Amino acid sequence: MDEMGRWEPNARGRLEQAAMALFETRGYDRTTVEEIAARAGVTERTFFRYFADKREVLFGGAKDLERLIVDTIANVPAATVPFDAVIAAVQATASIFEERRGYARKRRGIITTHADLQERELIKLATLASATAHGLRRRGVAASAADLVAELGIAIFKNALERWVDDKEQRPLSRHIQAAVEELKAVATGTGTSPVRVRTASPSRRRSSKGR
Amino acid sequence: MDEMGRWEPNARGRLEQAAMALFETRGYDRTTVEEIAARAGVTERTFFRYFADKREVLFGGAKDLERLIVDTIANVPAATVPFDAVIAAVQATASIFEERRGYARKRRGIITTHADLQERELIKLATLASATAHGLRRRGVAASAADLVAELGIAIFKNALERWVDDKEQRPLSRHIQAAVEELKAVATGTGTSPVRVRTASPSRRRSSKGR
DNA sequence: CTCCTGATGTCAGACTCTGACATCAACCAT
DNA sequence: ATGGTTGATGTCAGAGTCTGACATCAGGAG
Repeated sequence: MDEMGRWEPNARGRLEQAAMALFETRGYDRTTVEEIAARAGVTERTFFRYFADKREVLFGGAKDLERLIVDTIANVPAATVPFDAVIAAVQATASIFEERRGYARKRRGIITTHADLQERELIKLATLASATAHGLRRRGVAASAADLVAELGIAIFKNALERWVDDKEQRPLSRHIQAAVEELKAVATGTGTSPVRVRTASPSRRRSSKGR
Repeated sequence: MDEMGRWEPNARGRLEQAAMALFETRGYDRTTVEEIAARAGVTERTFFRYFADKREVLFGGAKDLERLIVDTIANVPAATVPFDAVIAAVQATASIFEERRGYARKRRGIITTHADLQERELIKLATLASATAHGLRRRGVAASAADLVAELGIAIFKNALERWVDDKEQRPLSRHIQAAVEELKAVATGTGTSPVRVRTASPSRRRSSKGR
């Protein structure tokens, strides 16, 4: 019909699926690129034409995420405070994840068990932070503040995502983001969280200062 | 004599120095492990006995950093708020860097030009965050809050370190940390930084939608 | 029909990293 | 000292990742 090339279409997608499937069963490091390629019906060389390295096959979605974040920041009302702009961007990504909680969990399971993949995940997040900061600067936010707020956004994002995939009640991601934002505000102003203290201060007497 | 083994002592140190020197001149990816090992007077195999992989040779100091942070958090006054405990830990590391600004810059130059190394740097920082959060929890801070505050600490750390190595006036790192802390507080409460706005409010008219 | 293009395949090879086994000086116990 | 043990290193073979160069071949353009 339309896009019938000489080969099966969507080689990239097939590679991604093959990789996920194999990583799940054999584990990441006991899966060779050759195996992934074979399962997708191509050669190893072709794998490396679509993905810069073995890890990248799990991070195809990052591009979309970045676009969404940048767009959101660019279009937030002009009077918005930087922090809120970043939160808006984080919230904007929520729906992308919301739809695929199962996939997100599966993927996260693979990533958390392999340091290599965690590294890649972290740099993807750093890239998002960088794009966020850049977006803020383009709107007149001072460079140092932009960097810092962007980092904050990522911290919230990570934190909320973590809670969300583990949440047995399956509350929506947006709610977890909101919770993280509030906790951060409380914690940064010092108002919110109780003082650091020894857990039980011993069983018997423990009269005076019990906290704050 | 005293510690005369069969070979030159301090192979690890020699490998680290050889690596730094070669990375500086040839660049990280055009330097092979074999070259590093040869310059240090050992074999490639020995390199991999000291370092898990090629990148690790630049991150030997991370262990000390972690110890220092964990100790600081463990010994902070009981009435300290979590956020301040983390800041104290970050400040505690300042002296380590302060003494070797030159080395820090050199090393940072190498790292920032190679994605591989940035990934490793990020995961080291994440490890520090994790250790920090753990220390906080041992003192009775709720898990979610501990994670978030630790993450904040890392954000501040990164931000301050960045400003410090670039600071032409060479003001002390501790001062940059303090500045980052204050900026973060301001930004998180919304009080501090001016609203996001177009840099100059435009030359002429261009009022409503300026394009999605 | 011919040329060009794009997605693949084929091949060779550099480089990273690991497992298995060999060496040999220093140290220790007898 | 004699001999056994230990620990840091060397040697070797090989799997796996990733790259460059070149070959193929269907489909589209002219």
